[in-house]
Amino acid sequence: MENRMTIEKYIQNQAISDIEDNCLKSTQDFLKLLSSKWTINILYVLNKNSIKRFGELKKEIPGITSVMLSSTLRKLEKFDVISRKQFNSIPPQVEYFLTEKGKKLIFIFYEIDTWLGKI
Amino acid sequence: MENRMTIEKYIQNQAISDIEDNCLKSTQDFLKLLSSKWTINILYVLNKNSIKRFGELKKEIPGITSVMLSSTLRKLEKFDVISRKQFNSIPPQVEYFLTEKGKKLIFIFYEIDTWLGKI
DNA sequence: CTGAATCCCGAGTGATACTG
DNA sequence: CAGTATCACTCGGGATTCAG
Repeated sequence: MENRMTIEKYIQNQAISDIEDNCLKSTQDFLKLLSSKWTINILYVLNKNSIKRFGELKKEIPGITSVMLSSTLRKLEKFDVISRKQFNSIPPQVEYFLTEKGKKLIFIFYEIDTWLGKI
Repeated sequence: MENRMTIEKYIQNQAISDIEDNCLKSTQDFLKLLSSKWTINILYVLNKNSIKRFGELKKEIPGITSVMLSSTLRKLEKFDVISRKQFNSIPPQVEYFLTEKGKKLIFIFYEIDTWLGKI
């Protein structure tokens, strides 16, 4: 068990630190990323397959463009949800996969879908 | 214990239903609402005070306009996060408060802030 | 093959004025 | 008091083109 704040304490203090602009903003940024158009699709594919190349992701997510795939992947990388492994070959090859932290994200989606009454 | 899908089953099936457009969209819409600019502030105030009038919310959330407060409150009401009680008096009086479902939302924020390493 | 650069449109957000 | 109507602006998202 980590030494983190208990839920009871969190309920009392909720957003006391969260309400400070910077801290609040990081939660919002993260939620915005999760809600952005292609994020769930990407996480779904990576959760199913563990490792995928850029082109494979593009093929398995109908409608996505290179621009959106690339930019969404970079944002997910910034939050340490996914990781990138680049092979300096020609043609170039890049592999994407969920980090350990990223795999834990599914618990959050589980809670959200439960809250929404979907499951 | 509800008769809902277990987390193990969810991990296997994750987004199998979620990936269907309508179902996916409702999760995205909800996350978008949570990530929108004033939502956390509103939930914070209502979580602290249980009942607040429109004008009180406006006073306690610096910078928010009537337009944004009103539209955010209506979206939160649609998702059954908050509830509205209107008194047909002059001048008009409207009270907002968290629903039972809304109170459970704090668990999700708790999980998210934990995931982000904030707490 | 894996993106970056550019341009464009619509949605989210905001300022102001107005009403029952 | 509790909003709505309207207009303006910014930014996310998409189409296209191009490069290492």
